[in-house]
Parts: sequence; structure tokens; C-alpha cells
Amino acid sequence: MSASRIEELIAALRASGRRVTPTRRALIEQLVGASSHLTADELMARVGLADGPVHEATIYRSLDALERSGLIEHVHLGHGRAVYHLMDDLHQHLVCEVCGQVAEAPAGLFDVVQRRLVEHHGFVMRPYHFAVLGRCRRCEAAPVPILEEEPS
Amino acid sequence: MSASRIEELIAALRASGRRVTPTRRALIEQLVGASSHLTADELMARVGLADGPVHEATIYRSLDALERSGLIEHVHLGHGRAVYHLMDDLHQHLVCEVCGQVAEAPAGLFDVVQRRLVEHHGFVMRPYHFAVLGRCRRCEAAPVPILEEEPS
DNA sequence: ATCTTTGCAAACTTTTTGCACCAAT
DNA sequence: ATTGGTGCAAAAAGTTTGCAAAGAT
Repeated sequence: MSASRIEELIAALRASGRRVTPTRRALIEQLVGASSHLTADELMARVGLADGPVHEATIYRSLDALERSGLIEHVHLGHGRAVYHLMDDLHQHLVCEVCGQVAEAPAGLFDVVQRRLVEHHGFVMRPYHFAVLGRCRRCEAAPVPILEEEPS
Repeated sequence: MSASRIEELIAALRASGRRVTPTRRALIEQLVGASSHLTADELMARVGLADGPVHEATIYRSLDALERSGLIEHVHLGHGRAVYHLMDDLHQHLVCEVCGQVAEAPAGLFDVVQRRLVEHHGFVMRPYHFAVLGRCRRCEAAPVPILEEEPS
């Protein structure tokens, strides 16, 4: 069950020298319980619904604290808001620029590239901060999209 | 020389059904002449210096026009402003999260990943819209950075 | 008791939009 | 003469900050 996972994360937060507050606990709970990735304002809404309203500044500062403690990470799926997810749930995001759908790909997707970059450029890639953009199967097959709007 | 390249781009712009204006011409000239990638406000400054001030809204709308015509593309190197470059100058950007330095990697870097994504996920990757984040050789070698600020 | 965290309001950065005027075709 | 582009001002979107009050250790 996820209760122990939540407690582990809380313990890690405390171990990192930061304080455990209701907002931080609620954010962790939401992120553990979430089926998909959530934006800061989605998290604010859910936390507010569960435990009463929390100010946006607090949400951002708490997310920052969780991120600095190594518990979570934010990812940019395209233009607009970032999404947050737990660090131990590493994977790549495939964002369709036509329909906006987000799929997940295994974390090892970039292993080959990572090795090449270290060897040729001395560059240690951290592959999770940005999404992979492109077109999903359906949109690639479709004749031509009507919209000109890109979600990227 | 780059004069003919500029004229080619102007011709392509016209061919795409859009009008050729002093601002658009100036933007193309700056992008052709630029040694590195430029942000919208850097472009505004340079264009303004050369041909007199142009409003920011016009810069953004003109860049959008050039992008929709397929002449240029914008890339996100991290948090903050996007940078613009010519479409025919495709390559990947390696951004060091510690020192902020931007290096370039060959366009084919992701070929293997691209093939894998098509085969396994039916996903056609467009690999240029986001930078590759990580640590450059120097910062990776350094004991530990003093700053906590990430340019990402 | 101390030092973090929160709430509030306000600022900030980057980009976008509505509208009237101007200019490229 | 059309239609698309520009300037202006103002707003939008997303996130950050200063400060005093509240809360975790």
C-alpha cells in the first residue's frame, strides 16, 4: 500500500533537515496518489480540497523544498506549466504536439545517447527535465491536423 | 557569403504567402549573422540598433511568422527565455545546469532513440525543441558547486 | 526558544491580445 | 484597394519575493 511509501518520503524530508508541515505532507500524499503528473495549480486545488486552502506561494515554496530534498522533480511537457512527480518514478514523457497527449517511455530510453555524450563531449546528461516532443501514432497517421495551435 | 542566404530566406518567406517587412528582414539578417542563439529581447535590441526601435509585440509576432513559415525554430535551453535559430542549422544543445554554458552536439545524436520510439511506441520524435540538460566536463569534475541556483 | 514556514499582497518575467493605424502586395 | 503587419497599451500566464505572523523542532 502507499501509506508506507508516504511515510518513507516524510522521513526523507525530515532527514534532509527540513520541517514536516501539513502542506508538505499533503503534497506528498497527492503525488503518491496521483495517477498522472500534476501541475502546481492542480496540486493546489487537490490539497485545498483535502485539507483546506493553501496559498499558491506556499505551494511553490513547498514544491521547491521537496525538490531540493530530492523527493520530487518537475518536468516541462511543453509550453506552460511544469508538472511534478516523485523522483523514484523516473521515466520519459512523450508529448504529442498535435493532440497534447502524454505517454510514458521507459527511463532507459536515452542510455545510448547518455553514453555517447559522456564519451564524445564529457557531458553528463540528466534526461528527465524536458519531455520528448513529437507526434503520436494517431496524429502522425492523420492526414493533416486542422488546428495550427501547438501545445508545445 | 551570407547575403544570398538572406535572400533565399526572404524568398522562402514570401513564397509562404507572408509579407516581407523591414522587421522580418532585419530579424533574418540578425539570425543569419548571429554566432550563437538569440532570445527575443536580444533580437529586439539588435534589430533596434540597426534599423530603429521595434516594439516587442512586433518582434514576437514576426518571430512567430518566421517560425510558421518554417524558416526558424525556437528552443528552450532551460527556464526562462527561449532562443531562436535558423531551421537549416539543426543541432542539439547541451546545457550545463551548473555553469549555464551551452555547447552544441550533432543533429544525429538522437537517431537511435528516434528509431526506437517509432518502432516501440509509434511515436515520431522531433528532437530539437528542448535542450539536453546535464553537467559539462568541467562542472562534473568540480568537487561540488557553491551555488544552489540552477539555470534550468 | 529558535529558526522555518506560511499567508498575503505585490512584483516579476516572458509572452500575448485588442484595436486603430499603416504599409506590402 | 485589399489584406496583413505594426505600435501602443494593457493583460495574461506562471512564478517569485518581502515582510510579519504562525508553527515545527
